[in-house]
Amino acid sequence: MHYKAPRGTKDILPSETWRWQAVEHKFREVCRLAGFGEIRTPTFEETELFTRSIGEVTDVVSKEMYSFQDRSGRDLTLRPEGTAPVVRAWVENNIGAHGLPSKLFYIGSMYRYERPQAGRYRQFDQFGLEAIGSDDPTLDAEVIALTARFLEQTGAAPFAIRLNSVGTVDSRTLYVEALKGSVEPYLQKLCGSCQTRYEKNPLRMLDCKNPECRALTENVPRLQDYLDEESALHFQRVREALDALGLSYEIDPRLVRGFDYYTRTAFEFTDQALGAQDAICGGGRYDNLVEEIGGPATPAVGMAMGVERLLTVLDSRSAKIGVRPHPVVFVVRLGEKAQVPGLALAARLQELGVPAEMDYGGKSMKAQMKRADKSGARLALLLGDDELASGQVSARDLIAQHQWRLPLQNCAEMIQDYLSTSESGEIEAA
RNA sequence: GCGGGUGUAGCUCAGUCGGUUAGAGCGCCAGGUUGUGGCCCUGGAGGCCGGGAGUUCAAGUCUCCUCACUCGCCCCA
Repeated sequence: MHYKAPRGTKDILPSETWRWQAVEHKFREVCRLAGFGEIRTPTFEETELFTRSIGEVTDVVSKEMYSFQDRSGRDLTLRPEGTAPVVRAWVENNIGAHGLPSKLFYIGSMYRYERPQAGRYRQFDQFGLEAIGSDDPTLDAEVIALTARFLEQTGAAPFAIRLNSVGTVDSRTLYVEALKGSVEPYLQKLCGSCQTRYEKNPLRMLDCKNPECRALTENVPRLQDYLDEESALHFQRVREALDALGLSYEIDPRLVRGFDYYTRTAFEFTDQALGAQDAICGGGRYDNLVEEIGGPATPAVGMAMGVERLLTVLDSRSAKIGVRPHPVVFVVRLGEKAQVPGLALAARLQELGVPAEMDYGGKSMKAQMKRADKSGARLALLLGDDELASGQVSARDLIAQHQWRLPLQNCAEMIQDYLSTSESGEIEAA
């Protein structure tokens, strides 16, 4: 075998695409009910859109982007995340003119050059929500509640919601100074990555999993104490809204998000089934991003969910979502003369909306019946010399195990009738 | 980018101290009555033993390199 799917990518085969379709369908439905409209943006964007919005020093920008020049020398990048492109499209198309906030959702593949691992791929898929144009805390709560509802309806529950506020840029700057000052005396005792974080991204020291670092940072100043009054009040309002909705969550003062553009509300939905990559989705507010990208100062809040991770969780729950496609009727053709009439019969059934299949290559009846059985079809329609001579078709209910004859003439219509009037439950009982 | 583990049939895996034609279960195909599925029985197809180099009379087996997968670190969905 010479060619393989590139590292970190994979084929999604018919045996599982139906599950993808099912969760996509459910996500669209939940979004529709809440007034979110689908937006589809290009797979690649100008590189600068991402370097500016996500932050130059973040891992994603500094070492994970699929960047290239096109034949005209334009610097382009396969999108590593969905928010910046949506905001760009929002500004470019003046979507806000239709009234604020603009409530948008997207479904699409993202690309990051990372070491593949459980729940982490170089091409992966996200469902995302973006609500642009309001800083109303109930909007934050709605985004979180919508996400929770979607996860519940797909069967992903139970999951944990972690919540925090990272404040405004100003309050965060103050806090980072205080944090660094507090940590400085025992900087040498921290793990190697925390020493790097101290320089590059001090907030992430709070999120370190190393127990020793945890202990050392135990009594460090709390971000919440440095929140400006407005952010603190906003955070409280978000919590009150979530409480009123009956959503349980856990305040995690150490929760920090990886992209620079986040402000105030930050949240994550996690599940233990995912191992090290335990976040199903993450999100929060990004009140400065629209302006940074060149639009008017506009607050916004959003969420992004990893579809592969969601499916992993659903697997671990044995969640029942969607139905694996299978024929309802299987046409068994016996002999040369039955080939075309059998094809026509299957075609007629398909036209009527009845999933119908056949076997090919003139196999034995036994082989065809086996295939019919395995296909999950409920009915087998037998068409051979006898039937052609008498103008009749033999129908066999593979579940109820009874067989009868019906005229070939309007066979498809009668079968459709039979299927709609007899519930499968009754058949199984009979 | 850094560490550990694993690569044998479509799938899940055996394969002894290095030794002759590389195995099982499931799946697939065909048969066991001539036109009737599930259970059972018989037979068959299907392997560059991930790839490359080396050691050896001899490598699926030992060594090195490489690629992929996998678990973790970093980070993130």
